[in-house]
Amino acid sequence: MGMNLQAICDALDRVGIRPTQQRIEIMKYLVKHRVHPTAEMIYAELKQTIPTFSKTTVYNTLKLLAEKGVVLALATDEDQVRYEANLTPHGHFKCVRCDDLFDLTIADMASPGDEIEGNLVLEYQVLVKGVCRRCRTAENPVLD
Amino acid sequence: MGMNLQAICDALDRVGIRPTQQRIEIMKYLVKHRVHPTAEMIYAELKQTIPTFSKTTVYNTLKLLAEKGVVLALATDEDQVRYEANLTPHGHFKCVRCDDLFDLTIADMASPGDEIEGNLVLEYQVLVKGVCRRCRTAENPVLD
DNA sequence: ATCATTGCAAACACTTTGCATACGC
DNA sequence: GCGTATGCAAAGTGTTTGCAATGAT
Repeated sequence: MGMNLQAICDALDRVGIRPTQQRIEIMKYLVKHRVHPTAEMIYAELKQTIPTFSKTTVYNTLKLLAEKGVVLALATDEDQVRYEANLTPHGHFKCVRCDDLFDLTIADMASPGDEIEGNLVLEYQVLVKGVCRRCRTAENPVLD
Repeated sequence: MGMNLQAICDALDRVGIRPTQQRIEIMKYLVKHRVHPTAEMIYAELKQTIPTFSKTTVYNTLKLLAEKGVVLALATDEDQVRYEANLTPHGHFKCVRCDDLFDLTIADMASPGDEIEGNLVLEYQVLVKGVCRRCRTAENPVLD
């Protein structure tokens, strides 16, 4: 959870990714912003602080981090890929009305290393689509 | 499961979609081929029988069917969307080695209409990524 | 000096859209 | 005949790739 700079560098080192400034910035962003950002969102933000930051680097880095298992690429029904650094098992709820995507506690999720029907589990993702609490109760006339 | 022509037309009628020839062909394909095909796969196949079949129609029709809930658009980590006509609750396993995507029986899946933490469920998808039984046991030297 | 990383621009792949033709009630 | 469905070509969007410049050890 509270991943500091040292923890980030350690996580990268562990999988053989050199902790360059760009990579660290991307990791810091993911740890700080728990909204499951897209590559574009990360790029837009980081570009502000470091003007030379390129879209390519964001895409390539996220791909690399996901391959090495340092971050998770979420399977959603959207066209853009969403990423998160929170590796503890949990599900996601996607509101079809306000488009918000947030974490969900799901019971009995399989973990990496588990077996299901003889198949080896590496990743277990739960995506629930529906109408979120806020949109339901408020009828939320502002959104849509 | 065993959805015949009549059942397909009924399903379309129920949500106000006119059962045209193209739409029926796409539905028939989905009912018959349980491999969670992509739009391109469906197009490639149907183009053979009906040469005038267009990619646009396949894309538009699948989108329409998914919106009306007649078929399911699967949330995967792939760039292509996969579709299925099997609406009974189940999960999916995606083998990272052979890329096969197959059904999985998952216990305790929420159903449309259920509530989770106050949120209304419309769709509940489980995607398990890992190494499938076949690839594990055989070490499968052919694939990769 | 060497090898990895970065970043620009161009390429790519999947999907959507604009619009004209053809079809069904 | 009129509204909808179809299909072609073009546009759009998210992501990847080729390649030169830069940076680190």
